[in-house]
Amino acid sequence: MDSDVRSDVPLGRRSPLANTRIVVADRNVIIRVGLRSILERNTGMAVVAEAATYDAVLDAVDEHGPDVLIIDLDLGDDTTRGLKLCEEISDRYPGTRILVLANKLSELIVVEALRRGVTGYLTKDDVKADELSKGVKSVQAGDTVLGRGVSSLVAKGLGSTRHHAEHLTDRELEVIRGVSNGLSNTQIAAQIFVSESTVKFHLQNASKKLNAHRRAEIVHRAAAAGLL
Amino acid sequence: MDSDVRSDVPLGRRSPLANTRIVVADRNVIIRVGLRSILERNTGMAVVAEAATYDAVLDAVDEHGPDVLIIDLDLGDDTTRGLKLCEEISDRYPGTRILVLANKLSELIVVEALRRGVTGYLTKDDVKADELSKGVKSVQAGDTVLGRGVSSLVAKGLGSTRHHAEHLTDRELEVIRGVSNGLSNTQIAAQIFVSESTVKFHLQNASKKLNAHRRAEIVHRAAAAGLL
DNA sequence: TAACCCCCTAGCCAAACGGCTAGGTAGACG
DNA sequence: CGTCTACCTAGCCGTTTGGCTAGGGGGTTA
Repeated sequence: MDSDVRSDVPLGRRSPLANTRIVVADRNVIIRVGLRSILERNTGMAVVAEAATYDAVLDAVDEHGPDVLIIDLDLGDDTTRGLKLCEEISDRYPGTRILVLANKLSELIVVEALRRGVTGYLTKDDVKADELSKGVKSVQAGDTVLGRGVSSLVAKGLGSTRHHAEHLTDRELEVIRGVSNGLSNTQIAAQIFVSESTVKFHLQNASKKLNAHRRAEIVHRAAAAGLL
Repeated sequence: MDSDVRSDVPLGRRSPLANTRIVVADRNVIIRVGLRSILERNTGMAVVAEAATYDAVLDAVDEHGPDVLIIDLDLGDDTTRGLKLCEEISDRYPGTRILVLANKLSELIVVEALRRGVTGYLTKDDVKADELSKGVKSVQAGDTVLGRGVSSLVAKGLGSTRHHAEHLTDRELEVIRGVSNGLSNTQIAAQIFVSESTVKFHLQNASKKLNAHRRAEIVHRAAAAGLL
């Protein structure tokens, strides 16, 4: 991890002239540099700051008040934190549009993100260089941008589950982590100091939320959603 | 997917003068651009071609005979293919050193890769910009470069399992995929036209190889290794 | 206050799993 | 030729699941 990263960005480079001022948040240097490189081919766009941690994102947005924040929600061990961050930013800085750039497509995350004020969701592997720039512009204009496959997924996600999407509770996640480590219900129960019944209860709930019927499937879906 | 990508690389740019001629292979444009940008800060290094598919890698190496190939083994649905590719390249082009740049750390993959002539293994998220350039130089010099955490893992992997590391067979993977989709043994058996006993047999073997004791754990480990 | 949600617990029963032993075939490699 | 590996099948038995119904307590919000 490269601590906080903002040292990469000389303050003199804040480009108040640019039409589109961007903050890039990703734990990965290569991605950050790549994004900067691609976006700045485009005149009028400037990456005014980079961030590699949740805290750094807040600082950067606070300091630069960018037009667009491009962020990978997964900046630490806890993807949930990325979601909270989006909510906070879209509340406190309504002028900053948020474009999520994810590693993988996860129904859970997409739906949750959109609910928290995110206006775009692209997948790193699926995006072409020009689509990226176009996407940023659209997002800045207030349009919702959804990458290949994302849109259908959202439709499905919002349609299938009435009202609010499935959000796994802390306890449920805790249990699922136990399961993914090959523990039996009894062992998980001992680990988190509850009865076996409770463990089964949480698993049943998680099953319904993830639309799974077996613990192995739960693990698969949770892993695919980046929840482990 | 941006088809084949080599269009990004004007042929005039083949830099026969560079000390280090590099081919970059990654399905992700942003990563490719980022790598190019980081590496070419360094005088003497030139990215002579980019590739986004397994076939394109072969073509590029064949055409440019680079000093170093930087590759993410996961260019398609099948990581195993990346491993085969490494073997082929290190056999046919001994002058080209291979540096693997992986998304995640997987004991299985690391060990297999080293066995197939790879001389470096770094993790995208853990690498700093300068480490990358240094790594490339070391690899070119013939040194083995292992990123944070990789080395200990390799020691463990090579030490713990006598001789050859655990390689899941095709059948085993097939069964595991069924498991990860929440199928019962009976269902998997029906799907691949074998008896339930056989499914159990494959799972038992996979368990031993992955050092897991429950199907949920198998799924977790396989997912973490990028095998799903 | 009622309506929710999250958390916790209990018991039941059929089905599925894990771990084992003990076989068999076909192809590859030396 | 024997040896290896991947693959396939059978049966046994105790344990663990999945799915269900039916409760209670504490917190938040309308």
